[in-house]
Amino acid sequence: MKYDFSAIESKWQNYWEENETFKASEDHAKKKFYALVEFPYPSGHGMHVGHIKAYSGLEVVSRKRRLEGYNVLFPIGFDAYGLPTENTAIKTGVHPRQVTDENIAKFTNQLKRVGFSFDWSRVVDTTDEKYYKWTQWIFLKMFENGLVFRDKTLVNYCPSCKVVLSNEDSQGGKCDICHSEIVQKTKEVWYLRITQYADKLLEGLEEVDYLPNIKLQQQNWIGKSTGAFVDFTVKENGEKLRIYTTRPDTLYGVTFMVIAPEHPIIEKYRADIKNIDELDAYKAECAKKSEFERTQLVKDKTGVRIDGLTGINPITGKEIPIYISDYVMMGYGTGAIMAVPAHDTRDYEFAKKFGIDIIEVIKGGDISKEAYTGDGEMVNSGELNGITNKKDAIEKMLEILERLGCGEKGVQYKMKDWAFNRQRYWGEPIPIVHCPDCGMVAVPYDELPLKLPPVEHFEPGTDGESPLAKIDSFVNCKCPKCGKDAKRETDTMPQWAGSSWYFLRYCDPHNDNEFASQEALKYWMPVDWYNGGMEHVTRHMIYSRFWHKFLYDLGLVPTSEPYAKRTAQGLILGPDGEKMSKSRGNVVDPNDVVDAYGADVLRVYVLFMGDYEKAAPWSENSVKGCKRFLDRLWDLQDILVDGEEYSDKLRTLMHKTIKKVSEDIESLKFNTAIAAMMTLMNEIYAVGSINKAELRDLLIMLNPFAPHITSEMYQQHFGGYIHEQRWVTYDEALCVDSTVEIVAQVNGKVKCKLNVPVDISQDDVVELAKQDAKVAEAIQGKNIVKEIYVKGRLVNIVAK
RNA sequence: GCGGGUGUGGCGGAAUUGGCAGACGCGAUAGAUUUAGGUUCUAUUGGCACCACCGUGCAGGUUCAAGUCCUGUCACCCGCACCA
Repeated sequence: MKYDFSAIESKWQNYWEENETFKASEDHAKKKFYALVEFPYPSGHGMHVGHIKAYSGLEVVSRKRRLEGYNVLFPIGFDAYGLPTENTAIKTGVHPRQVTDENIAKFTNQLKRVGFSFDWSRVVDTTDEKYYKWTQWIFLKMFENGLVFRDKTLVNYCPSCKVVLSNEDSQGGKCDICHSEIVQKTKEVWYLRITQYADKLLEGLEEVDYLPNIKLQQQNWIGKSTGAFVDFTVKENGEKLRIYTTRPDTLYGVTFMVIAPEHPIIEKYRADIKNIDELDAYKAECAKKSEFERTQLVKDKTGVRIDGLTGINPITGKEIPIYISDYVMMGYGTGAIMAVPAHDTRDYEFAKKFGIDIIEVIKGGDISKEAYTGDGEMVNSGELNGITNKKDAIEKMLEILERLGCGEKGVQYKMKDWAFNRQRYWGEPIPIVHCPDCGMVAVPYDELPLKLPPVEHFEPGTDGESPLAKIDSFVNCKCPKCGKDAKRETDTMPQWAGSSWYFLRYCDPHNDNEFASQEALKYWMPVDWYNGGMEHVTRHMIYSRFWHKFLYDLGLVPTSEPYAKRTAQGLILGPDGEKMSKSRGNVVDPNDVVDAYGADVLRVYVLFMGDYEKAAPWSENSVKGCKRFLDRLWDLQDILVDGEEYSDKLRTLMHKTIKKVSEDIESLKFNTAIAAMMTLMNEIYAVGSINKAELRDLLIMLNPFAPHITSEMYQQHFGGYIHEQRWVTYDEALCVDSTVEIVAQVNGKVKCKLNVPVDISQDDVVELAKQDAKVAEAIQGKNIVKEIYVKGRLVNIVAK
């Protein structure tokens, strides 16, 4: 009988749904396992197969854990705030609420058709007021604790989306959403003081089990550097001009200074600067350059000397010129640097172009040709002369600076504070009221959620203000503190907000009194294993770790880190080997695969197609191979015989396969786990029969990958439910064959293969090898220099 | 530029970490079943002048033995990017 996948798959999907088979238990006495996958953004196009791959990894682990007796929490939800939905609303006039609901329904349907074992009773939706009430609540806690502030700065502004973007959302000078050119604009925006947690975020990495490259990316993102702040004096007015450097040891080699074009000292001493027109012109030119141009055109250094301000090196007392140049950024350090052309490539280029002195202070390079950035003996450096070690030189200089009172040790981070607002409708309203007397006042906790009001038009205002600004009934309110007329903040939170704590809500998703009960958090946290895309390992993960650590400091969560372990899956590329995208037209819809081959085939294929952590192109033909595999599994019923124990012919292979599959699942090597089961099946067909004991265990091994077909076959032949069974075990001793095939080599060249008992001695096996005609021929007339025997592998006879 | 990673058949990819390179799957070839196509089954499938020899991006080296270790080099991918 042919396997009717569509009937059987829907039978089991209905069964699981009706019986809530995968609902996590609230029995906190059981050992728990919390598996987390990144919840999707429900876009209008539905899911593509990449989502399926992303969830299938921990899906397999979760199903295995349940069979191992764990109480598993494997939840799913929707990160539903965001621009695409809002843009759809603008285009079609349909309210984002409705668009979101439709998209969530579509995604839910797709997920259920694949048979994922999510706990559907815990679905969260970040746009649900019962959810965002707590997003706002956490924001207010941060506000209360001084982690929220407003500041006027240059921001990245997308003229097309009419929205301010964070640096992260505007990489390469292009808007992440619509890909238009970003322009710089001055705006007052909201910030979260994430930099206050920079060290904690860095230190926390030591206690978690993330893939090494994920840790590294987070470290680079935080970008901690240690160095020194040094005060240079401006000769003309005595002003202290503070710089940051990681190389205080090179202070004697400073021959000029450079400040960012936006540096405030220029405005302050405008009147004293003789070439102010020239500086203004340069500044205007820089402002015109996009971030992209400014960072891409690295080669050519530009700048203008400030005529009227002269620096004094605090160590040497020497007078040095000060330049403005856009290779110094206002946003990092102090916006001013000391330039040491002999030992910094950028300063070197600048000095060459402007004909500035280059003084060697570290021996080892040829500074007439290029900057020398290596180590060496200090020269021309007063007290530092003779020191050969960079670390010692820095120590010594720090000592001197402190003695002179003109500098101190300093730390800098690349990470900036988190611009935390969007001038948009479809986001969590920021629960703050602006009172003319009291300033910024928090909306009282008992008024949360501050609901997103209904609007007619979703377009942003012409100056980029949120559509909420047009709703008088929302904007006009009373100050919660003094009761006078006040105005509500009309910006909303960025999309990252809702995803910064969703893993906590899953622990207790229907709680109306707290974001989650302490009891539930204590039991479920931390997430034991978090899997998702590489693209989220910096922004999303760092933001959510920050929120979590903040809540930890308030004593509201039980662990300092939210995720004990983090892995990442590779992309699925289109059949053409290119990244899947709607514009390329190479997107594969999981529904099509389920219709044509079944959910089990889709699940097996996405895990079999290659290394789980690497990108691999979709191949329709290979899908068929997986279909064949499952059809052959079904056909095993035709050669099924009775048997309570493994048969002699399959015993070792059964044990080996169980071992392989058990281990491979834990290290995300699903492709080789499936290959091992395919090998087993090939052997079963070669043997010609399978007994019930063997079938039973094969079904259990394969169940996490292909739950529908294995549930059905289990029920038919053994009665009852496979998900109520226990994971299969193996005996290490039985994984070894009693005889093994080993290779006999002469001088490293394979001559023949021998079947020998596993525990044969070296002498015996060498003797056996020598009896072989080819081996004998190869060693004839030669001296045997060495005989090597690697147990169970090979014999190598070295003859000369 | 800096950091990380990857290079293995026609394709996706394996290789107990130094021990038979190419597991498993796709594709291909031949045959069987079929009116035909599809499905299924059987056999073969790294190259070649086929008992030999050559083969893991390229060039060297260490070793009885190298995809794996060392030195140099090239290509591609992903982060970060004038971070002082």
